[in-house]
Amino acid sequence: MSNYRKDNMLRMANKFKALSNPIRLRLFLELTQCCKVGEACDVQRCVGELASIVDIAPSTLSHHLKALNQAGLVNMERVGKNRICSVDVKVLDKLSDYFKPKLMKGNT
Amino acid sequence: MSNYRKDNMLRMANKFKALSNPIRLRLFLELTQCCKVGEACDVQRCVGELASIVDIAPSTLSHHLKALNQAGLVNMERVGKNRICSVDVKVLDKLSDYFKPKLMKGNT
DNA sequence: TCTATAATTCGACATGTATCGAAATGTAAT
DNA sequence: ATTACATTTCGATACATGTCGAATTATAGA
Repeated sequence: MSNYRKDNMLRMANKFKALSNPIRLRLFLELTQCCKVGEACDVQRCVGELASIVDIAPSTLSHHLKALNQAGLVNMERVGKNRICSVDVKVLDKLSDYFKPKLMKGNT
Repeated sequence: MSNYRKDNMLRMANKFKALSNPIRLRLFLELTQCCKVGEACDVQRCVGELASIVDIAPSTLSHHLKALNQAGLVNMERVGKNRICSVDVKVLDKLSDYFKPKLMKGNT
């Protein structure tokens, strides 16, 4: 297994780790299940809005969002007093494509 | 969030947890990156064969395969002295589809 | 500048996970 | 039945994760 593929595998394992916690997955879905046909996702939620959909302490929420951010799944940007979270459509594409059958070298 | 969707979310979180460990992800990929164009995956590897691609104790490997199996990602079947592992193509489809943009109720 | 609001970091604790070697189980061949 | 082989279960240990409340940082408004 090449170093490139191994590195990519480790990055993907990290993304799956971020999505393996029910609360983090719930947050991620909140930020993605939003699209209209033919349009890109553009859901934006500040941390406080996300807090209202999961029943945990603010500090715990903060940890989870940081984990999602560090895994490269969720973007965060300060706007005034708030921090706005969003998910890039490319992230969804990359995850989806990862599970499409891969071709072995030499196959037609 | 409906109970059905919540249950499904928890099942998916479990699958991602199984894939979040580099060794388990490596094993899963070994069982899936096999397809030829237009054909279903039909890779089968016994535990001993899988052992040769990851550098861990047999007992640890056994734990990891059990985790993949219990998450519904890998099938295991005894054949003689061996246990044969394989991945159903439907599993890949389900994972892939999970990240395709979802439509909100009422969207066209 | 002081206060209120939004969110994060810190410190502590309980629980969960990965790992190993040793012992046990299941199967096939002698 | 005994032995060899393939794999799993058990028991122990080290490390990672999820959680909270308290303290801290950052920003906006009075």
